[in-house]
Amino acid sequence: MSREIFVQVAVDRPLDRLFEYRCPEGKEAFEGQRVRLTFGRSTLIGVVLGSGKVPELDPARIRTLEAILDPEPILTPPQLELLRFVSRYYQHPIGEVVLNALPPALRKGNPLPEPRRPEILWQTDQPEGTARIGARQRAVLDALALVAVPLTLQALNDLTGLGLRGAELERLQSRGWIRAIPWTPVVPPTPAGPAVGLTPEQQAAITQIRGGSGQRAVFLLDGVTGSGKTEVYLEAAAHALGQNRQVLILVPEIALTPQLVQRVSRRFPGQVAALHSGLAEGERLRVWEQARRGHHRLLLGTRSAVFAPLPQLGLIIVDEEHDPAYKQQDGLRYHARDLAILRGHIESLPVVLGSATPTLETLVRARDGRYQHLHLSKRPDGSLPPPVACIDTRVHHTDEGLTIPLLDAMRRTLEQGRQCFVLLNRRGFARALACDHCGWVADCPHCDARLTVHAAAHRAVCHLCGHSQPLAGHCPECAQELTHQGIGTQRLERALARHFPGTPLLRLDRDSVRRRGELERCLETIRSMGSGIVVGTQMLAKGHDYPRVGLVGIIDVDQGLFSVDLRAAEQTLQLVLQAAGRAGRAGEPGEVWVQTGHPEHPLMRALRAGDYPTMIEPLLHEREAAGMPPFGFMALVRVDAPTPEASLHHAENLALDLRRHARDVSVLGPAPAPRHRVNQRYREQILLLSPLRANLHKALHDARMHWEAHPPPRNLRVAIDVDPITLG
DNA sequence: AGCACGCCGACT
DNA sequence: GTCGGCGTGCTC
Repeated sequence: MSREIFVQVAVDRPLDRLFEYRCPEGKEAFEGQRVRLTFGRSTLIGVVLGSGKVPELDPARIRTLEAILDPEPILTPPQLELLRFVSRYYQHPIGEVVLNALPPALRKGNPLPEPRRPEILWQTDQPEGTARIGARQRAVLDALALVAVPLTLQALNDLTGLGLRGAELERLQSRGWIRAIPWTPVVPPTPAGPAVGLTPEQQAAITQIRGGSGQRAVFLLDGVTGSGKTEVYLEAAAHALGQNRQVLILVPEIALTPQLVQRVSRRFPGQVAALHSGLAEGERLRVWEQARRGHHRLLLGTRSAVFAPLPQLGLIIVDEEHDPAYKQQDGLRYHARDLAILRGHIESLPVVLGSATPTLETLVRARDGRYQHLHLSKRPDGSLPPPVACIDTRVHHTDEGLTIPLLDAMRRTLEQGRQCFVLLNRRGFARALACDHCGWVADCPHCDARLTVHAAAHRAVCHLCGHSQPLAGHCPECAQELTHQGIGTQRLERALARHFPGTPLLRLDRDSVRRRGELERCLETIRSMGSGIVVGTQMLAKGHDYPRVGLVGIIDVDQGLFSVDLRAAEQTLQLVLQAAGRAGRAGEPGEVWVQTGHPEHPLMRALRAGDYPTMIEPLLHEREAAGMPPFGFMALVRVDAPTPEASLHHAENLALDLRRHARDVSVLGPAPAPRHRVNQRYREQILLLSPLRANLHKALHDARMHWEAHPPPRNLRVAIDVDPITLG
């Protein structure tokens, strides 16, 4: 009988350990391969994370794997190292972490797709007799002649944006104007970058980043909107690609950055793929697999792409580093920017963090010299980001959220044929449905939240749990007529339509672009519509270059000024500055107006005063005094239960545990979570702070072990959020 | 988590 | 008499 081989397997269950299995006779499974196995009474997909000659368990109790699914490991050793770290650091079961890093199709056990069939490459000589061909065909020939190397259909489409089909190229071929040549495994050459037009600062940044290739280095690329961060990304990427390395670019949301995708594809035709959750399952699998096989050289993706398999990775870029979308807000609460940095460290490669408004964490590390700080202080066109002006809403009466000075400024901007962006961070029609007579307010039956009025749908909606009910006209208590209080984007849209009849008006928020593809279409409309008004939530502050914005108005920042949340102030500054970055172009300065009832608030003074580093100085002092990040480490433990009593009781026990295990860790709470009741469940939370990451980590780990050894009732949930981004 | 076992209430 | 409620125990 041949020798038995045992392996340790991770499965997609909230059990933070590995399970031992016997390999099928005559076969061997290796680390990073998927396997199919019976687990309890069900059949699951697992990933091999270890192999031992001698089983730890009584061999009689060890089951045999049903099948080994992959012919080779699909996760590389550095990827596995990253995933093991994630499991420990974020206190999350290893199996869930590892399976989470795979595309859904592979998680379900689908086979790896076959290697791509050899593609045809197209090339042109100097064809004769093409003087009278159509513009479309001309564009194809010009593109091929310009590049002077064979291109795939996809590369040609990246380059021309024509959306060509194979048949069209075959027609050109039959006329003898282009030639088809079989696929050769040659990495397409990277076209030379723009030799001119880069500012000295851009040149310096590119040189620095290139100099870091093959080393552990983190760069903060700190530049105002329009200062040309993208060119720096592209040239840094070109260098890595030229060294035959792969490049990973992370973006907060792919749908909001269609222009970045387009520019990257044009610069590196045929080498770029996008990876994000909006892709169909099969497509996502193919992109993942082609990246793993080294076929895709540059991968552009959202948060989860930080786990993508890139065997020859040479550079990671994190665009808009400050964006909270990089932090997963449920389940495995990882921060993709932090993991990008860790991955760069593990694989010894440079990581570039780009932002006009970096987080305090990143800025402090840059100041400490842990990151190299690259500044882009000037826009290539010489324009300056517009200053921020306040409109005091105590002086100027607001009607449906709008003041006369803002309306006047908008009118002037529209007369110049430019666009106005009006930002308001509240979806829906009105903040609340209330009775002026008796004070009754429509509350969510499941949450501690007011219902938001959605006039178009004739419903009152809870933005926490999604509960929705028909819009009542009269107060259930006193039968008086109800009024809509506070402003939402829908109400603002209606008010603006009244003030500016006949002016093109568009709304952009989660309600208006719910379906797939609608956001892209909406962004395209904005860019092509000429003069007009766009009303929206912060989504509007994020999308990239809009060419004609002359004015940005922010209707109400006051929630951000008085929020207890630790990052509220920082995020308010970021929002206003990002929004301000949309306004103005060379020779046509823009305007930014912020309506506030508190123009003397320190944050509002800071906004008017000057540059971002100056603005955040007081915030840094506050954080330092409180021992909060980036000067201390933080974790949040949240307990939720069906009754407030159970929630509090178990949270108190947990806090006792944590205090018992904590050394140099302050354990605050439990306290009711800011939204105590959500979805008919009651939430308590405990905040942990420590100047030493290791101490915080140990307290969490020990308490979790204790907790798992003495499990609470099943209807109770405990979630750990390491490095939380909000306390809510 | 997911699934089975197990022990108590209202149904043909 | 049994169908089914969810408490608790386990998964190599």
